[in-house]
Amino acid sequence: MSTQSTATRRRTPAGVKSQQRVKDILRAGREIFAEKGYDDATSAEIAQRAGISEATVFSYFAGKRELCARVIADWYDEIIDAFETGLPRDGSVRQQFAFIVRTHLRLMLVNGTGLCALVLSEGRSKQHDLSDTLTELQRRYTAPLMDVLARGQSLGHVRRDVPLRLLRSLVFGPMEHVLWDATLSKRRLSQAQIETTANELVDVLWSALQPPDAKQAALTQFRQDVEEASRRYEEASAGRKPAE
Amino acid sequence: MSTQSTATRRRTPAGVKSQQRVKDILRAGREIFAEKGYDDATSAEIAQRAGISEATVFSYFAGKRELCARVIADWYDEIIDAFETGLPRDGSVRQQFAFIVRTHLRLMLVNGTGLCALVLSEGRSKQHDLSDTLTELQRRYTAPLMDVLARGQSLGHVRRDVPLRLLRSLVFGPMEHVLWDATLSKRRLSQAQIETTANELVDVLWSALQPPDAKQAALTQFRQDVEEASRRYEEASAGRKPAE
Amino acid sequence: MSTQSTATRRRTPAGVKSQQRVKDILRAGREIFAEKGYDDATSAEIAQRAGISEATVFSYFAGKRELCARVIADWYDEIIDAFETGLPRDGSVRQQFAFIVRTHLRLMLVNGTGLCALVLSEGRSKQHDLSDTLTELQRRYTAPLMDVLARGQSLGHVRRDVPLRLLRSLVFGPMEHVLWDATLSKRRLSQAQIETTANELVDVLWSALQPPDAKQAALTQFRQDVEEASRRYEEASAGRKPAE
Amino acid sequence: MSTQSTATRRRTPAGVKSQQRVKDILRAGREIFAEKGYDDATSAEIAQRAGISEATVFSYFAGKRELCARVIADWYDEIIDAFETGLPRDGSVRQQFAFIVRTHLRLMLVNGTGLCALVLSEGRSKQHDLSDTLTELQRRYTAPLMDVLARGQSLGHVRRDVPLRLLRSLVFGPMEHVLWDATLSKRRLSQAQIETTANELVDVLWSALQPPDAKQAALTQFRQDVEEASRRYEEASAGRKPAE
DNA sequence: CATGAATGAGACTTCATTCAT
DNA sequence: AATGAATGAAGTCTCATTCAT
Repeated sequence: MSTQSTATRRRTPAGVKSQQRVKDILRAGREIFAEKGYDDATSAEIAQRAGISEATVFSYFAGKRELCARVIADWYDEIIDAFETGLPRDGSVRQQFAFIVRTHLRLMLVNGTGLCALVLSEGRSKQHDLSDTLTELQRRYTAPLMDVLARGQSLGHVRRDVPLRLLRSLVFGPMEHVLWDATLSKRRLSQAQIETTANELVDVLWSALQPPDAKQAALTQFRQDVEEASRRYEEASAGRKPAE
Repeated sequence: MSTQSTATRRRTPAGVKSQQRVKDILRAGREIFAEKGYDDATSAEIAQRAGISEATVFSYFAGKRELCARVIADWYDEIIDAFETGLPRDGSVRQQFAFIVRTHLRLMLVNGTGLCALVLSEGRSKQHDLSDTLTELQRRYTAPLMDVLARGQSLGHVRRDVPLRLLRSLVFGPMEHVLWDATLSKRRLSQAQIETTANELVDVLWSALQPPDAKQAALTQFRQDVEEASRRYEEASAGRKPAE
Repeated sequence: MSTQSTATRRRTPAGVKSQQRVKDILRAGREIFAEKGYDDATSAEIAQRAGISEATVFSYFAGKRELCARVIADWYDEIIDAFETGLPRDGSVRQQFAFIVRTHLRLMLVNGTGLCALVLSEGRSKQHDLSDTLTELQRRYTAPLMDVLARGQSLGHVRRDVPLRLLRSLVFGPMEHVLWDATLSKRRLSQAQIETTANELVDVLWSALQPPDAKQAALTQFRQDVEEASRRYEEASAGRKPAE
Repeated sequence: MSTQSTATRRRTPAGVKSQQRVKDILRAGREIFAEKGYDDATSAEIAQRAGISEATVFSYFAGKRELCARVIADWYDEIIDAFETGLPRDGSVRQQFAFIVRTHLRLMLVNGTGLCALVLSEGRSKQHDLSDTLTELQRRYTAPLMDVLARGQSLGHVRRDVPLRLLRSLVFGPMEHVLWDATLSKRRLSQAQIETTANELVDVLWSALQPPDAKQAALTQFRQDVEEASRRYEEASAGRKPAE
C-alpha cells in the first residue's frame, strides 16, 4: 500500500529496527506538517521531534517532498483501511452511509485538520509531482462512498437527478468545512460533540440525498391509501345498504 | 469597507497616484498568491507583475505577510459587497438562499480556487496575526447566509433541529468542495456548467435544509385536511339527515 | 565574446558600477578556483575574497558552476585576444610560431597553472554542460597555431607526414608540461627564466616541426657533391693517365 | 614496490584474504576515481563497486584521501614496473626512447585519461600531503626517460644545449596532450591508431631531441667516413704499390 | 572482521527586507 | 517617491567518517 520508491538512494535501511525509525519519522513528520504546513515545516524540526539527526531523516527519505508524500499517503491509507475494514457490508445503504460519514469525521478530528490543510495546499501545486500520487489516493479514498451512493441510486434510495460527483461534494464538503470551522474557531471538539455532529450531519445529508419526489411520493402513497380505504368503506357501506 | 489594518507602517503615500499603486500591487499579489500559494509566491514576481520594483512593494506594505493579508481581505470584501449589494431583500427565503449560493460559486470560480486555498493555508498559521482579521472577515462573509437561514428557521422553512453552524457548513462545504474538485481534476468549468451546478446545488441543499418533519407535516396536514373534510362531510350528512 | 546567459535570473544588475562588481567577483573566482580547483572552492570564500556577501555573488551569477564557466571563458578570451592582437601578420612562419609559444607561456605563467588544471579537470566532467562551451573555446584558442602550422606546411617549412592534430599536441603539450613541472616543484620562474625557456622551447619544437627529409636531403646533396667530385676527379685522373 | 605510506592506521588486516580486499578496494577506487574525479567519487560508490560495505573501506584505508593516494601510487608503480621490466637494456638510445614512449602511451590509454586527470588535479592541492609522495613517484616515473636522455646526451645523440628538464617536458607533454585531446573529443582510439600515433610521436620527438647540428654532424660524419675510406683505399693502394 | 546505521559539518542557494542614491 | 543593489538568515541536502553489534 505504501508508495516507497526504491530508487538508487544512498542508503535506505531496511532492518527490523529501521521500521521503527521510519514510523518515528513519519509520526514526527505528520505532526510538524500538520502543525505548520509544508513550507513552514523544516527538516530540522522534524528530525528533532523524531529524536534523531537531520541527516538520518534523509537517509530514510529521499527528501522533504517525499517524506511529505509518505505522510499524506499514510494518512489516506489509514482512512481507506478504516473504510474497507469496518464498512458494514450487509447493512442498508443508509447504515453504510452513516458509517462512512461518522468514521471520516472521527478520523479527521483525531489528527486535527492540519493534514486536511496539508493535502489541500499541496494537492494544488502543479510543480510538485505530489498531485499524481494524490489523485489516485483521492480516488481510492472516495471510492467507498461512491459505491454506496451508486448502490443507493440503483435501489432508488438516492436521487438520480444529480451527478454522482456533486453528491460526493455534498457529502465530503460539509465534513471538511466542519473541521475547518472547528480549527479556525480554535474550539476543541469533545468526543461527544463529534458524535452529535456526526449524527446531525448524517441526518441532514441523508435527507439531501433522497429523491426529490420522496415527499411527493409519501403524499401520493397516503392519498392512495386513503382512497383505497374510502373505496373499501364505500363498498362496505354499499354492501350494507342493500341489506337495509 | 476595506479592512485596512496597519496603516502608515512605513510611508504609505496617500496621493491619488499612490492609490493606483496600491491597487496594482494588490492585483498582482492576488494573482501570484492565487497561482502559487503564499510561500511559493516571491515578492520579486509580485513586483514584476505590478510593473514596479521590489523595493516599492515594501514601501506600500510592511511586508509580504501584510500584503497577503490585504489581498485576502480585499477578496472577502468583494464577496461581502456582492452579497450585501445584490441580495434580493424582498425575495423569499429560498430565493435569497439561491442567490447566495449562485453568487458565491460564481465569484469563486472567477478567481479560481487559489484564493480559497490561500485562505485555508494562511488562516491556520498561528504565528501571524492574520487569523484574527480572518475570523472577523469570515463572520461578515457568512453573515448573509446566516441571516437567511435564521429567517428561514423562524418561518419554519428551515429545520431547527440542527445548529446553524452546521447548516452553514452544509452550504459552504459543498461549494468549496466543488471548486476544489474542479481544480484538482484540472477541468475548466464553462459558464453554463457553473450555472447548472449552482442550480443543482441549490436544489439539493434546499431539500437538506427543510425540516425533517416536512413529510410528517405534509402527512399530518393531509390527515387533518381529510379529517376536516370528513367532519364537514359528516356534518353535512347530519344536516341532511334531519331532512330525511 | 562573453557567454552571459540572460535567463530569468532573479536579479542581474547591469549598471555601470555593477560591471566593476562583476569584475571583482570574476577576479576573486579566478583566484580561488585556480588555487583550489572547482570542488574545493567555496562560494563563501569567493565572496569573501571579493569583499562582498555570498548572496551578492549569486545575484550576479546564477550559480557556482556558471561563475566557473565565466572564469574559464574570460581566461580563454584573454589568451585569444592576445593572440589575435599581437600576432605578427607579416612575419615568417617561424616568427609567428615563436610569438605564439612565447605569448602562451607568458600568459599561462602569469595566472599560474591553476586555471590550466581547472580547465583540464572541469573540461572532462560529462555531467557539466561546460564541455560544450569549452570545446568551442579550445578551438578558437588553438586556431592561431593551427593556421601558422598549416601555412608552414603549405610553404614546405613544416613537415607534412604527420597529422596537424599531432603537431598541435607536440606544441601545446610541452608548454603545459613545463608549467605543470614548475608548479609541482614549487619553483617560481623568473621573467628571465621564462624567456629562456620559451626560446629553448621554440628552438626545440621548431626543429621537430621541420620536414624529416631535411637531413636526408642534406646528405643526399652531399653525396651527390662527393660523387660529382669523384667523377670529376676520376675524369681528371683519366685525363692525366694518358699523359702519364 | 608498492608505496605503502601510513601503515596500520586503523587495523589494516594482514591476512591473505585481507590482501584481496585491499586489491578489490583499490581496483574499485581506481575505476571510480578515474571516472568521476576525486570529489565526485563517493566512498559509497567505491564500496559498492568493491562489493563491500562503506565502513569496510575505512577499516582498510584511513580515509578517502589516503585511498586516492594509494590508487595513484599503484598506478605509478605499474608504469614504473613496466618501464623497469621491459626496457631493452642493450638497445640503442633510440630504441629505448621509442620503448618508453610507446609503453607510456599504451598504458595510459588502457586506463583512460581519468587517472591522468586525477593526478593532475590532486597533485596540486597543497592541503594534502599527497604532493610529497607524488613528487617522489613522479621522479621515479620519469627516471627511465631521464636516464635514456642522459645517455643519449653523453653519446652525442641527444642535444645538450637544452636542460634535461625541458626535454622531459618535450616528451611527456605531447603524450599527455594527445591523451587529453582524445578524451575531450570523445574519440575512442583503436589499437592501431595508438600504434600509429606512437610511431609518429617517436619520430617527431626523436628529431626534436637530436643535436641542432645534426645535419652538420651527419655531414661531418659522412666526410670522416669518406676520408677514412679514402685513407684505407690509399693504404690499400700503397700496399699494392710495393708490388709495383 | 564486517557492517548497518547515525551523524556532524558544511555547501549551495533563495528571498524578504533594507538603505543610499 | 522609486529603485538598484546588497545581504542576513535560513533551509535542504550530501557525504566522509564513526561506533556498536
